[in-house]
Amino acid sequence: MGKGDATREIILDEAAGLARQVGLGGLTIGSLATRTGMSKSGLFAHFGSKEAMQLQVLDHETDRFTSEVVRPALSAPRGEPRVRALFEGWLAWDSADGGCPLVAAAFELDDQPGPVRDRLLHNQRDWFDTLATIASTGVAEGHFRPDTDPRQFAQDIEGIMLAFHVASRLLSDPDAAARAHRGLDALLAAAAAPAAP
Amino acid sequence: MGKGDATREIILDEAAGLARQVGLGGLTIGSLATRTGMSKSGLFAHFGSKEAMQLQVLDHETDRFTSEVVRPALSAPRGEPRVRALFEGWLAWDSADGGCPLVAAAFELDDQPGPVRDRLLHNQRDWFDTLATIASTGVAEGHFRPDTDPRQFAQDIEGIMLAFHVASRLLSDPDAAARAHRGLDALLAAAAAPAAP
DNA sequence: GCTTCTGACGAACGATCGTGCTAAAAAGGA
DNA sequence: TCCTTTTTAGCACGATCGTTCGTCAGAAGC
Repeated sequence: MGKGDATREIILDEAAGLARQVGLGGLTIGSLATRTGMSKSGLFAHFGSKEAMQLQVLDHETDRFTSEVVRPALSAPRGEPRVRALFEGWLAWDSADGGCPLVAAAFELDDQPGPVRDRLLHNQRDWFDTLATIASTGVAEGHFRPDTDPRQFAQDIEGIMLAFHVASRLLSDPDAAARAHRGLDALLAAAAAPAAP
Repeated sequence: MGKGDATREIILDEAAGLARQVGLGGLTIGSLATRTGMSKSGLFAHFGSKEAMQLQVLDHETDRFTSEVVRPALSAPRGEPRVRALFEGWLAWDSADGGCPLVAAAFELDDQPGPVRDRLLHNQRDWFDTLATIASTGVAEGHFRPDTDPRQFAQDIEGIMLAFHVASRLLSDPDAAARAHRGLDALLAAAAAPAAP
């Protein structure tokens, strides 16, 4: 990794932190340059355009999300434990400062067509598929009833996560996490295969 | 209502439409002036500052939300029918172009301190209370089990709404609404009071 | 040693940002 | 109708936006 790649990584880290506060659209070359102690033009040269920078920030955060949340969860035992691991990982991830940047981007870009939205859409589809796949793994393991709809499960669990996000981050509700856990328990209980007698 | 108030109403309508696309922070006096066919300074004079304008846009949309979603639902019979009415009303409201602007604002401002966030926080607390109140009304009516936690119910139902928002608006999933309905059914079934024998 | 390439900088560009100030136009009550 | 108040436009301001360009120190290759 050359010097260029190293500083670009630093820039992306800083950019992600800034984007978590002001959104991807609120990212500014000038403020980012000040933050990193670089000149505007020196920083700009790394990307060539603001849009290219936004795309790289998006990819950067998606990679981080994959390695910090998704991959660890996939090393948990298949079925219900894996669902719980993913859920816990996500809660921790969203509780870090600024919250999940991808969630913020999803609500920011839902009505702004363009390459950035396209990229995010692709990532979010992958995420939704991951949720559904983990759910259907639970069925295959015999943890969940055979008629469980994986995509229904995916949308339900995502709802619990999103409600936690707003309850904890905006409303500062100290019970948000407890309720999220209770929501997940209810979801798992409803999907649970009847105990073999 | 004098002429000033009338045009200010027009401006706020237009501003809300724009904010649904680009967010409250993305609102711009210049673009708003172009949209309404006014001069920048003429438009600006109605508000005195950009922040004051954002606050009025927020109030404007909150009022609209109250009269288009909350109030109609409150005229439905108490208990479960009222929950369903509120839910249906919200789904329709969020399916209009741009989606629910308050949801977008909630995710945009969760990390941006200031008067605008404070106002939004206040509104969102009211909304959460409304959800909880309607839930506890269901308990009082005997539709829901006595041990139903109204605030748990509120966070759960909000999760279903938020998951619908992203599934339908970003992912363009045609099954989003159907899953939201199934999610609500499951929630209501879990809370339902056991039928009197 | 000299050359070449890379990474960063400073200055400047036109455009647009939010915000004043002043004057004209419009509205409304007498 | 006249007069006052309200509403709008015009113009200008400093700041900042994204972007381009020429330059230059230092690392790398020969």
